[in-house]
Amino acid sequence: MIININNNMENPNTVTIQKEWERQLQQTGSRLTEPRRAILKVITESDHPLTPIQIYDQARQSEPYLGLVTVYRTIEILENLHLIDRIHNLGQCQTIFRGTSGHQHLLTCTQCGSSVHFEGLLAEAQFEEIAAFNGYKISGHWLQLYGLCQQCLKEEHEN
Amino acid sequence: MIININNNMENPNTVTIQKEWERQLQQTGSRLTEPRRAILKVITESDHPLTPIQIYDQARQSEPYLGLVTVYRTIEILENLHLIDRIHNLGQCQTIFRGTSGHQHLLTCTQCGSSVHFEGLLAEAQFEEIAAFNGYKISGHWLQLYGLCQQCLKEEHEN
DNA sequence: ATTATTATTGATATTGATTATCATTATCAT
DNA sequence: ATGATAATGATAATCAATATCAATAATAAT
Ligand SMILES: [Mn+2]
Ligand SMILES: [Mn+2]
Ligand SMILES: [Zn+2]
Ligand SMILES: [Zn+2]
Repeated sequence: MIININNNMENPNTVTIQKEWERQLQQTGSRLTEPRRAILKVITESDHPLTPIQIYDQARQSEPYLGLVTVYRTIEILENLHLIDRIHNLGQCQTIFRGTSGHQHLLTCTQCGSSVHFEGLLAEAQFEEIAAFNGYKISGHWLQLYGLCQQCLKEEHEN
Repeated sequence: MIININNNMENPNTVTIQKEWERQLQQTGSRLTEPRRAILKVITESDHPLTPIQIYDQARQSEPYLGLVTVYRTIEILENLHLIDRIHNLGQCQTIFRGTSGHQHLLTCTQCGSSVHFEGLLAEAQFEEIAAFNGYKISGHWLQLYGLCQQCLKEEHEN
């Protein structure tokens, strides 16, 4: 089953989400400030991923003296609380690996970085279905698996 | 079926891969230079994803006067030829989106950026299997779907 | 309510990666 | 060999992200 969990800007309980985030901030020892409220508002009300600069520009409309540094600091806190995700954009990030012919994905060791390509994923068909269910026409996907390679598993076992 | 397509450093046809890349460079109008050969050698022989700086440092061992700019330019060419992939590292890239509770993935519109979370992917179980087949113990994965949202599909149709 | 403690803020400076510029050099078709 | 020009690398510029620190604001204690 495929479930759509999205809450978008028109959703009336957006305000509840912000209040919930504020509660979590306080409960974990962070102080509740106007700059932070402005940042939370922007993030909780957006239905797109935003760059720190975009968050900064939007939040300054209600909090003109906001500093960009505060945006970075707030993002870090929200990430530690698992309230936000960091999204990868196509064409960003700069780690280069030789490709293979055809359509493949990568399995990478988080310890030593060694990587292998694989293909033959059965899920590809389901991607279409998920997109269609949400009204999207799919054009591509991004998949990477992370883990420990045989070598690193062995070394970990020895210690 | 899951097929491992990896060619690593010990693989004797690594040299063939570099020759093949050189052939493609020439065939598409690029000149074959010593700095480029040194860069190709590093990338084709590596079994990890490398940053531009890492490629630069390794390639300077055989090509001491190599400039970092040339590394960036060569990467761009190789990317256009689809000979390399740009790999995302965990914790890099800075586009922020509110998360949801639980384990979900994101479907994003490449036109307007609007995004929805989904869960219930059937493939998750297969990830373990793929990793095990390659001798890896999986610890996580990264999946994003890209496409056009309903709104952008409609607008595209109108033009 | 007042005060004390200290987390938070934002101005400023710094770092570090990526891109732009341009005179010099090397490749390759002729 | 020669010439046209693609490619190179030194240098400078840009831009995001991080570090520093005195001033400020939020919270707990009184
Ligand atoms: Mn795929
Ligand atoms: Mn998943
Ligand atoms: Zn490893
Ligand atoms: Zn759209």
